[in-house]
Amino acid sequence: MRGRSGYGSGAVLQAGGLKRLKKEMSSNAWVVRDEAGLREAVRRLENRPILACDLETTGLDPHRDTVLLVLIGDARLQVAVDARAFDDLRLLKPVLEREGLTVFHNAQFDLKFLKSLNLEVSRPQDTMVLEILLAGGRRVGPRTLKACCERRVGLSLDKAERTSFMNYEGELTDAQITYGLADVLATYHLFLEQTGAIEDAGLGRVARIEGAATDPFAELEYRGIHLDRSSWERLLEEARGAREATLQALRAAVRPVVNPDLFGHVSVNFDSESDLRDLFGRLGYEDLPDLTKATLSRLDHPLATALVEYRVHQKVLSSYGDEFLSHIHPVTGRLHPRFKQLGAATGRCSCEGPNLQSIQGGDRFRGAFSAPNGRMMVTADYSGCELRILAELSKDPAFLRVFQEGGDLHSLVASSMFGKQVSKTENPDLRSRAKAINFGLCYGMGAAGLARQISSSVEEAEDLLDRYFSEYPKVKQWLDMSADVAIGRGYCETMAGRRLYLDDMGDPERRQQIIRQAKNMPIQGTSADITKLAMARVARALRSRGKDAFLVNCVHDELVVETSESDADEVARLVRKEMVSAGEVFLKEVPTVVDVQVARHWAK
DNA sequence: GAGGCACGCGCC
DNA sequence: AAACGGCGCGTGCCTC
Repeated sequence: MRGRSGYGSGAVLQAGGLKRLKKEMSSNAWVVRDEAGLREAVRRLENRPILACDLETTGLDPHRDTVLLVLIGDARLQVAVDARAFDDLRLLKPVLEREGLTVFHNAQFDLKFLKSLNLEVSRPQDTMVLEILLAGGRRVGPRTLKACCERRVGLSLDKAERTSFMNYEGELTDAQITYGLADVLATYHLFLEQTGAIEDAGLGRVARIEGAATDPFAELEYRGIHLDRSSWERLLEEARGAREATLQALRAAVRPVVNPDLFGHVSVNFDSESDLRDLFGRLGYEDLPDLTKATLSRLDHPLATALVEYRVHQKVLSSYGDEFLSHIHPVTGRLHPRFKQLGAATGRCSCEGPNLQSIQGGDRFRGAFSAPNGRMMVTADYSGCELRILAELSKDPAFLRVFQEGGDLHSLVASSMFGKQVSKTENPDLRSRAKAINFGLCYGMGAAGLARQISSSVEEAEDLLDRYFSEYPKVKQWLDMSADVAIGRGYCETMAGRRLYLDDMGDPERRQQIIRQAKNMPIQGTSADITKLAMARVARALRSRGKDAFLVNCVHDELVVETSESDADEVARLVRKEMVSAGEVFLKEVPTVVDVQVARHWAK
């Protein structure tokens, strides 16, 4: 084979690194620059059970930057494919689509670039994700490949060469290839170390779920979502007008206590907490606990009223203004936020740049996320997901019955608590109280929190909780047991076995916080287990049926899929079916209900 | 000028 | 008497 190389200089593998790696690399590294070489490499790699893979690219953007090197191998053989020497890399398909695992560090990055080359990976695994799973919320240090290898393999990597790839156009140097191959070997050995630890911690099941969800997350980022810029800008214009009007009201409200400047203007920064505290002080409100909407609403003063309204518009303008629109990609014309697969310690993903998980509800803003011409959006969400999980976990017979009966959950709970007919129209106050408890319980709420939430006295709130728990005693038992067990063993876990290790107890306040986390995490985290499994199943189903459809957003218990118009109804059925099946993997005694909408826009 | 904090608030 | 879980992001304000 051509391109045999002897990279044994040790420039990359520092003292203290594994001599084994150095030896492996010096004798088994191959550079592939032509079709014959690639065919031979593929022949030798396509049956390997575990391969590590790493890409070197000219930058971070798969829609603008290019792949320089595809490096792939295991302890016995490593191949460096000079990507620019090939018109396309379809010859690699048998390797990437083989039965075995293909391991990356930060797989989303590499998978996106592989997508830009029309390559898919059948069974990716991600050592960065596994490292976060193993950490289970503990602060064990950075998750870079270098840091993970130092912690787990006792191997030290020199990352100095990394920046050389940025905007690189010349012939690849030996140093660059050696660097890439060292990363592949490091990833491979890191994965082997992690595998044992994953089994020891009972994390195998959740690791498989995460592995299956990795490509859907990469797809989500790569495809992006379309935003109708002109209708978005209309919303901003409305907000600008409304903010100006409320500013007039604000200035009028403070005029009695503020000296206008030389030009008769009132110069107060209504975004400044200290300015506002000063103003409220002059108006006789000295010791406000905070300046939140809830506190201001109780004041019944023109300044407070106007401030609450001002903030509504200011929030829109600051959240969705120029910075937001600057994220529209110049090449694709779409938003490509980053989805951090394990962004939250509970197992949820998070989203940034911009955050598509905090777009205001309702059609006003979400309606601007439209499908391009000839396409449709399917919006699907799990109905009452966390409460169903609480029912399943607690096995409370009455609570289970509420879900098995179907109908409006909060009304049913309110009816059984208060012994009265309750619906969205009959006794709606009782319904909203039941609703506050339902949600609050998932957060480990106590009587004080409930009292605050529904603006009642603490006694009243205690009474409500007593009623609730006498109706659903095993719910309380489970919540208390969950906290006790978690504190006893130092971690809590989801139904899939995902773990969150709890800090050592500090002061009583901190202890209470940990107890609330221990009650909440199994619920929130199991919801994440379900949604990630659903993402994997939905993506697989869409692909296997050859649908021109893909995920464009994930909002914790909600998936949004863009599809060709002609397939919309079939895709909607498919999305529902796969989401329900994912839910039923965990929810055995409670039905899984998924609401699906088909529209031109992101719905709800 | 960058970085970190507190605050407030959008979502689930 | 009693401060409900998980995020990202904009603003002001402080420090270096």
